Parts: sequence; C-alpha cells; structure tokens
Amino acid sequence: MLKRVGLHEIARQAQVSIGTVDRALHSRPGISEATRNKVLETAEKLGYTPNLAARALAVGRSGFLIGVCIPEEIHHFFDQMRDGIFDEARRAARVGMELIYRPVPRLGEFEQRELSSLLDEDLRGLIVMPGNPRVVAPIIDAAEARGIRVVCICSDAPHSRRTAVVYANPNLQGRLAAELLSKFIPGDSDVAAITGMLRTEEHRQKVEGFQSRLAQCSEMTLACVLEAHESEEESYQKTMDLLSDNANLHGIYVTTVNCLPVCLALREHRRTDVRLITTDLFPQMVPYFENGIIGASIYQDPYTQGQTALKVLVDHVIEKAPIASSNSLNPGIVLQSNLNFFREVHSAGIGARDLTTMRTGERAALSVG
Amino acid sequence: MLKRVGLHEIARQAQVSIGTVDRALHSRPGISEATRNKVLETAEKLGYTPNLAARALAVGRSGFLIGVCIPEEIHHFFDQMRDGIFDEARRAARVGMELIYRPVPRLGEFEQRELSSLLDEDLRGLIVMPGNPRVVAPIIDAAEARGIRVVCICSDAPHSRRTAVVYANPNLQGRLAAELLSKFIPGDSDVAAITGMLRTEEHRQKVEGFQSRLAQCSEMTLACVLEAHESEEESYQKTMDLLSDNANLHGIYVTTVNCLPVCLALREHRRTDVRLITTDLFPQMVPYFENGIIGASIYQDPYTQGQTALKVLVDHVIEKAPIASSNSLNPGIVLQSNLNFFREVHSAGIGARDLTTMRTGERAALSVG
DNA sequence: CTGAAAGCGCTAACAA
DNA sequence: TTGTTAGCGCTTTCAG
Repeated sequence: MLKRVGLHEIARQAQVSIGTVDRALHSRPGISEATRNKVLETAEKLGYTPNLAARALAVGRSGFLIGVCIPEEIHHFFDQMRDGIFDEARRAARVGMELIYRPVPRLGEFEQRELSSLLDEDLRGLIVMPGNPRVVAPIIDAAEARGIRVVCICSDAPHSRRTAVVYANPNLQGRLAAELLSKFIPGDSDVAAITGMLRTEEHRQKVEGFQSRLAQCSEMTLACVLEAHESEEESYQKTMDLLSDNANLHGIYVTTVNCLPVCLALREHRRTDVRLITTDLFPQMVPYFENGIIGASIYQDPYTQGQTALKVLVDHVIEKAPIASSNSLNPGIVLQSNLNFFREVHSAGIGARDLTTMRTGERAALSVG
Repeated sequence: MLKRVGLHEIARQAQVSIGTVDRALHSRPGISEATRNKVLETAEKLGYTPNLAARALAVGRSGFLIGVCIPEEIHHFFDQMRDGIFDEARRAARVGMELIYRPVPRLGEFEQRELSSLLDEDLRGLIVMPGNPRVVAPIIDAAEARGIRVVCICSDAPHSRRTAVVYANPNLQGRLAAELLSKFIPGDSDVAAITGMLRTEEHRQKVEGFQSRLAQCSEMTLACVLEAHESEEESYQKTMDLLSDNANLHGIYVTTVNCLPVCLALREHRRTDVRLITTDLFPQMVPYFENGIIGASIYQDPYTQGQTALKVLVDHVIEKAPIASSNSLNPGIVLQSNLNFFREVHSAGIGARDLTTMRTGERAALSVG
C-alpha cells in the first residue's frame, strides 16, 4: 500500500524530530536557519503535502468556515441546491472545511438578519442567493472588504463586489426558450413571456435573451411581457386576459417556476394550440408534459449550481485557485423522453442526508448512518 | 462556543463504551437491539454530528492508487474525459489519492497490455473504457476478484463483474434523438439511423431507444439502420446510397461521432430537406449547425463522465460509500442557441473559459505516471 | 454482545 | 535550539 509521506518521514530523512519539521514547515520560531533549510529541502524532495484532515483535527477547530444563506422555499428547487452544497461539503470536510447553514424561509425574507449573523462568524467564504439587491449588496461588499469571498448563486447581485456568480446562464435560457418554441409552433405565431419581476437581474436577462433570439431568426412576434410578481393569482389572471385578447397566440415562455396557474388558464380556455416553455421541474408539471401542453422546460440544475458554488470556493481557499467571476452552467432541456431522468420527478425519495457538519445550535435535522 | 458532542459524550450519557456507540451509529453487527436504540436515542437527543475530519483521518488509508485506461483518440472527446478525471484527481490528491494514467491510442487497441500492466500496480480502483468486451471482461473480473473496484466509463462491459458504469444513458440518447427529430421534420417522413457496430452495447442501446420512441409516438418510419463501423469512407458511401434510394427520407440519427461524412453526402445530394441528429460536438460541426443541416446533437458530456467516475471511486475508497451500479448522466442537447456554451467549440480550449464556460474547473496541471 | 486500546497525521505544550 | 509526548474524534482490532 502506497505510503504517503508525512511529517514522520521527513523527520526521518532529515534526521531531525517531527516537532522540528513542524517548526520548519510553518516558519515557527525557535529553529536555526540551517536545520530549517535542510528540512524544507527534504520536504520538497519528497513532495510533501499536508494531511488537512489531521491538521483540522489537531487544531480542534475546523480548518475554515464557509457560510451558506439560501431560501428554503421553493422547496423543490432549493432542496436540490442544498443537497448539492451539502454533498460537496461532505467531500470538503475531508480537508477541514466546515459549513454554517443559515437559510432564509423564502427569497428576500430576513436576508439582513441571517447574513449579518453569518458575518459574525469567522468565515472564509460565503454562498448567497441574493433576494433584495439593495439590502444584500452592501453586506456583500462588507464581507469582501473583510476578505470573505462571496459567491452569488442562481441570481447575480449587480453593483456588488461579489467574487463570483454561479447560475444557469439566464440570457441563454431565454434564447433556448425562443429556439425551442420556434420548433413547436407555426412560424407566424404570436408569443408571450410571463416573468416574475423584471427588476431582478435574472428575469430581465431571460426576457432579453428570449427577445433577441426571436428577433434574430423567426417570424414570431412577441405580443407582450407580463410581470406576475411570483403570485399565483396574478399569473392566472393575466394569462386568462392574455388568452382572451389574442387568438393568434401559440406560445408562452414562463421564466419562473410559477407555471401551474398558466397551465390552468390554458385548460380553462381550452387552448390546446398553445405551447409552453417553462422553467425548472417539479412533479405537478408531469401531466402537462404528457399531454403536450408544456413543450419543454429549461432546467436550471440547482443541484449542480450548489455543488459548483461550494467547489470553487473551497478550491480557492485551499489552493488560492482563481475563481472565474462568472460560472454559467449550460441550462438543461427537459422533454418528454428525458423527463424521468431528472431527480425532481422522483419526489418522494428523499434519502436522509447525514454527514453534513453543522455547528452546535444549528437546526441539525440529520440522521447518522 | 459550546463544545461539540462526540462519541465520547454519547457513550457517557448512554452508559456504554465508545465502541458500542460506533456500532450503533453505523448499524454494525454485534450489538443488541436494546442498546442500539438506547444509543441512537441519546445521539439524537444530543444532536450528534460526526466530525468528518476525524473520520477521514481514522479511516483514510494514508494513500491509495487509482488506475485509468481510456483511449486518446478521438481527441475532442477523450481529452475532455481526461480533463474531467484529472480535475477531480487534483482534489482527491488532497486526501492521498494518486492516479496512474495508462491510455490506449484508440478504442480497443492494446487494451490487454495496458490493463495488465495497470494491474501490476497495487490499485484500489480502476477506470476503464472497454473496447473489446471479450478481452476486457476477464481482466475486469480478475481485478474485482482482487478487491479492485472497476468503473466502466462511456460504455458498459456486459457480463463482467464491474462495480459500476458511468455514461450518458444510451437508450435515452436514442429516445431523445427520435423526439427531437419529430419536432424538426414532417410527421410522415422516413428516417434512418447510422451507427458504429451494433454488437457494442452502447450503439445497440441507442438504436433501441431510437426505435422505441419512434414507435411510441410518431408516424415516422425507420427506413433502415446502417452500420458504418466507425469508417468515414463507409459512412459516406452508405449515406450516398441511402439518399439515392429514398426520396421521402427527412431525418437521420448518427449515433457515433462520425457525422462529417454524412453531412458531406447530404451536401453532395443537395438534400437540404434532411435533418440530422448527431452525437457529441466538435468545431467542424459548427457550420452544419448554423446552416440548419444538423438540427440537434446529443451531448455525452465526457468531462462530467470522467469527473463522476473518479468521484464515485474516491468516495468509495475513502468512506466506503456505496457505488450505484449505474450512474447515467442526462445527455445534453446541443442546439443553435447554446452551441457556444460547450467547451468543445472553443477548439483550442484554453483562454475562452471565463464568461462562457459550462463547467468550472481548470485543466489539470497534474503530473502523472 | 461489549469494552479497551491502538493508531490515523498533525499541533502544541513541555522537557531537555 | 531541539526532542518528546499528549491528545484531536473516529475506526478497528483484539480481548473479555
């Protein structure tokens, strides 16, 4: 069995004690220049790499802390994101990372409070899904000013100094939606987009991408862009009105997860000639896929987003790896035939996650296997 | 800051020994139902969370070896796969993993020799893309018999005892191809499939999926399935003949990477009414995307395949995590609008990775045997 | 079935 | 200036 070189081996070869090796390696006081160099040389020669787990264990505290603040609702989205983060955290724990998880109930709620409390800890990095840019941006800047690397997830925080953003490229999502729609409906149709709030970066960019692709290569005209403000009621009403007003409408792009009200309105109007491009995936959407109302869905892959966010942060902290300021994942495309291959549709199967390190006093809903 | 509760504290409160606590927590044998429950309860009550650094230290072999044998050609595919493996290897190196990379020049060549030489090392795991099942299967079985966990990548090795396979689900690829085609061409068209060798699992399954989806929900009829045996010449000739014979042919699914000869034949025949569904992506395909000959490509994501294969192996070795016997990735769908978001089209593959990378990760700057 | 104890590689406190 | 040693919390082996 391959033996990894450790302090002991260096000590043996350099003919000193293990304590001396430690002193040399960490530029601690109380060692002569000569022996230090000797030790450093043999360490170099042997290609020594520290065992970070052992170090973390010895110093008693974690190697470093990373804070996470994401919403809990909407569950079928953020549960995946959390799983992605936690799965990666399990690996990172092997090198001494520890996670502090401080979710907010829903996007934008209690952001101020949770984020501030997070900054009281001695963080090296922070993952946050920004809700209200106005409250989050200053906190992000404060964190970065203190050397805490901030990674925005899912949506960007414009005008902040965040180190990076991880998301499924929103502009591309919009373009994909337009391209797919052009395959599904007649070329001279009217189409519409239903979105959340256009002032959030994410939705603005989705609509922008949608428009630009429409303009670029199809005859379809964008009848309107509706803001539904994440309200089911509003989504439903506005769709109803839209359908009444426009008989030549054959496609709708829903940029939020809020597609069910739209489906309902469609059914109400008996408009089977209208195709939907939706966003993300959850079990209740499946019937609409099967009957063809939803032609495709743009999948933002929250699991991978979470995984990636933590990964770039950990790589950065451990080996100063540079972080690309924008990590945009390629959005997935959900169709009828691959529907069952997305974990979201297997709603029930929530294997309890153990193994995530949380500090005492956290909500630790975990079973240990 | 409270002290975290550990095995010791649980043992004290449950009035048992620390060894017993461990047995209870991990469902290990040799403990009575009664004590197990008692321990589990107090663990729950105390909100125990394991110290993962300590676990890693205790269980982690100080170092271990993992062997890799994949082809070098076709470069634009296997370079990605290698990058995925190496990127993940860089992380795993932090916990003592070491990689032995022994590629074969192309699929099936020198498999016997390279794999055997790999087995001379003291491996804990092996990643292999099986070319000739007849030569690989026995080697895999021999490895597994010696406790080496084997993960097949990209294609399975049927009838072997391999621990797991990682691939982009081939059956699903075929189904997706059929579904996409049905969006692109008239419903009563003839379609064809061009494949490599049907005796390889991978291609057989792709064609199977293609057929099953065609049968299931479209009027299209499968005119024929051509075996081109990975030969450019043969691909070209057979496509030429196919086009001459069938005027109602409007769609072709190319299950291999060998789509250029097909595109050529199409151009030769001036058949702009035929749409292609291809497999994977490389720069030379781009013009055919732009002029619409290729309607979509099924992307097998070799980078993630490589990453995943190594990851499951390392997780297994380090913490005995179970390996799912089949890890099938959801194949990607390449269209016009997301074309530029695949790293493959940035042929050189170096600089362009800031604002438009689909996955994070540096190219591995890793020295390997 | 249960307890005791030896490490895993490293840090830090104490001796020499 | 150097060497020695006791843990960190967990797994694992060996006795009882």
